Amino acid sequence: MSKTATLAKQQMKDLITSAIEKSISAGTLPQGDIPPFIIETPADKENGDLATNAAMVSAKSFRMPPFKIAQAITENINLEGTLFTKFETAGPGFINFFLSPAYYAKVLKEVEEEKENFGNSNFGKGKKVMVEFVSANPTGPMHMGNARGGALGDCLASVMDKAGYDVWREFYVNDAGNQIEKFACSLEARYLQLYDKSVVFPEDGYQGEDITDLAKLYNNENGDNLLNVSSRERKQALVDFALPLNISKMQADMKKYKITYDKWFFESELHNTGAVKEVVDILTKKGLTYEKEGAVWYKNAQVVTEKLLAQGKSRDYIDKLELKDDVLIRQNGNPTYFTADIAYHKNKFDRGFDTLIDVWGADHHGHVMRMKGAMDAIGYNGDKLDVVLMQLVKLVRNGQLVKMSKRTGKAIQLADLLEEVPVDSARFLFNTREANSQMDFDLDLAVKEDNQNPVYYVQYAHARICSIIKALEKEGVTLRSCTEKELTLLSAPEERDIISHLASFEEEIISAAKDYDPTKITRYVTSLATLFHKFYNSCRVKGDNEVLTQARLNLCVAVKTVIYNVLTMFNISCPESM
RNA sequence: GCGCCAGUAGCUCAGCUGGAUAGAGCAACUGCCUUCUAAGCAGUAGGCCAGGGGUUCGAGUCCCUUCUGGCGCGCCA
Repeated sequence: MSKTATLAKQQMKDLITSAIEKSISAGTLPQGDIPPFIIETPADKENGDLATNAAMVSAKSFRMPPFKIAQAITENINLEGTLFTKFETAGPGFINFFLSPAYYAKVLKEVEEEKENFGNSNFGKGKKVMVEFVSANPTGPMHMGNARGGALGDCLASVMDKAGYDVWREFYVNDAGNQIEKFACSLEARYLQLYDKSVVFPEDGYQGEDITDLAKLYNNENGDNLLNVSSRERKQALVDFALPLNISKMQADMKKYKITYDKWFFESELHNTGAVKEVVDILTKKGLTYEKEGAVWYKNAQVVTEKLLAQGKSRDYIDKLELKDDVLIRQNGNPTYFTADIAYHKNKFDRGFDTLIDVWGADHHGHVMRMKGAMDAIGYNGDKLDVVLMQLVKLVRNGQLVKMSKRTGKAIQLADLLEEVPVDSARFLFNTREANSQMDFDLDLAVKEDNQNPVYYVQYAHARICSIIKALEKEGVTLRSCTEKELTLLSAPEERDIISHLASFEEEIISAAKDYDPTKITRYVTSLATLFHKFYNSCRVKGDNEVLTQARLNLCVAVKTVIYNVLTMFNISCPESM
C-alpha cells in the first residue's frame, strides 16, 4: 500500500478498536475479547471506500446480533482529524468508511514525489533471493515452455526486486552428464552417416534436425578428420564444437527476449570441483545412503516421510505415496542428474541466498518434495527452496492447435515465436495466465496491434497521456505541480477510482511477490489503463478552470508514472506516441 | 492404483487470508469523434461458480465425496 493508504487503514483500525473499548466501558457492549477483524475494500463503491467486518466477527464473543454491535460501535467513532468524511452501518453489520478529498490529494502527491520509486517497498527487507528459470537443456533448441518460463521467471524476479528483495537471475546449463553423452552419440551417428548411410542411429538419440545440422556444420568446417579416430575422441570433438554453438544460440535468444541473467551456471563446474562427490559423501556420513545392485542409493523415502510427518500428514497418506529411493551414483560410476542438482542447490545456499525460487515445468512436480527433502538431508532448510510449477502452453492460431512451424515444419521453437511475435507482446501475454494453469497462447492475438491485445491497450493509455500533455503545452498550458488543496478538486468518480487504484499499487506488488505471481501486475496495469480510458471519455483535461485543468494534468502524470513503472519493470517498451 | 494442477458467461480468464447483487476481455447487438490519440468509451444480452453433502451469522472461496481434463510416479532430465 502507498503510505497514504496504509495510514488510512491504520486510522480506521484504531477508530474501531477504541470505539469498541469505549462501548464496553460505557456498557453498551458486554465484556469480551475483540476478535481479529479485517479492513477491506468493498467491491461496490456504494458500500464505502473501506469496510470492516468487526461487528460480525465479534457476534459470538459479545453474544449479540452483528447489527446491534455495529450500532454500539458507531456511537463512539469520532472522525475529526482523520482521512475520512463519514461512516455508516450497512447490510448484516458491516461498518463502512468514506475517504475524504484530502486522502485522494495525498495519494497523488505521493506518486509525484516518488516517481519511478512509487510502488517500491521494503517488504523483502533486502533478503537475497535467486530466481532460477528456463535452464533449458543445451542439447537442443528452446521450446514454447521455455518461452513461458522465461517471461514468467524474469518478470517474477522483477516483482521481487520491486518488493524489496535482492534478486539474482540464474540459468543452469546442463553441460555434463547423461544427456551430453546422448548428445555426443547422436552427433557422432549423424556425422558418420554423412559418409556411410548405413550407420545406425542410437535408439534413444536426439532425433531433431538440429543435430544433423550441427554434424554437417562440423563437416563443412573440418571435413572428414574425425572418420579415423577413436569414437571417444570423435564424440569429444563434436561436443566441443556443437555445445558452445548451442549455448551461444540460447544466450542470443534470451537476449532477444530481453532477459538478462546475472549468471549462466555450468553443471560441469560442479563435477570438476568435486561438489557432486561431496554431496554423496555428506549423505553417506549421515547414514542416508546404501549400496544396491552396484549403485549408490539415497534414502529418499525415509527423508521425505519424516518431512511429511513433520508437516502433519498422516501415515496413511504417506504410505499411499509409495515413496521410492533414488540413485545417486549409477552402476557405471556416473552420478545422476539428481545428485548434481543437489550439489547445485547446495552451491546456491552456500553463496548466501536466503530463498531459492526455481521455475519448473509442471511435469517435474514429482521432484519437488525429494529436492526439498534432500536440502534438509544435507543440513539446509528445504522450506527455503520454493518451486513455481508451470503448466504447459498450447499454441493456438485461428482457434486451432498449432504443433508445427509453417516455416520449418518442425515443432515451434522459442526462436520461431520471437520471429513472429513482438517481444513486448510475448512478455506481457505470458504473464496474463497464472503459472499453475494451462495456457493457450493465441498467435493471432499476440501479433495484433489493436485493443484486443492487452499490451497495446496499456501502451495506448500511456501514449495518450503523453499526447495530452504535448497538446496542451502547444496551447500554452504548461504542466505545473499542484498543491494538495488544488488536487481536492478531483472529485469525479472516475478520478477517484483512478487514485484509489494508484494507492493500491504497492500492495499489489507485495501480493504478487508473496504469491510469486507476476500475472497480478499485468492485470493491475490493464485495469489502470481501463480506468484511465474511462476518465478520458468522461472528464476533459482542457477547460476554462485553470486549477482543475492542472489538477487533471497532475492526475494524468501520476497514471503515466505508474504505467511506466510497470512496463519498464517488465522490460516492455513504453512508447510516448502510437 | 496413488499423487499434483485445474473445472466460474458461447470462448479466454479474474475473483485478494470466507463477506454485501459473482466480474473483465473477446465474440453478438445498440449508441458516442467540427473539441486533449475512436489502438478509446457507454449500453444491451449472456451464469444451478462441474455434481452432491458438510462447517457458520455468511461458501465460487474451507472440509469430505463423486465426475471430467492435463501431468507425474526411471540407474531420463
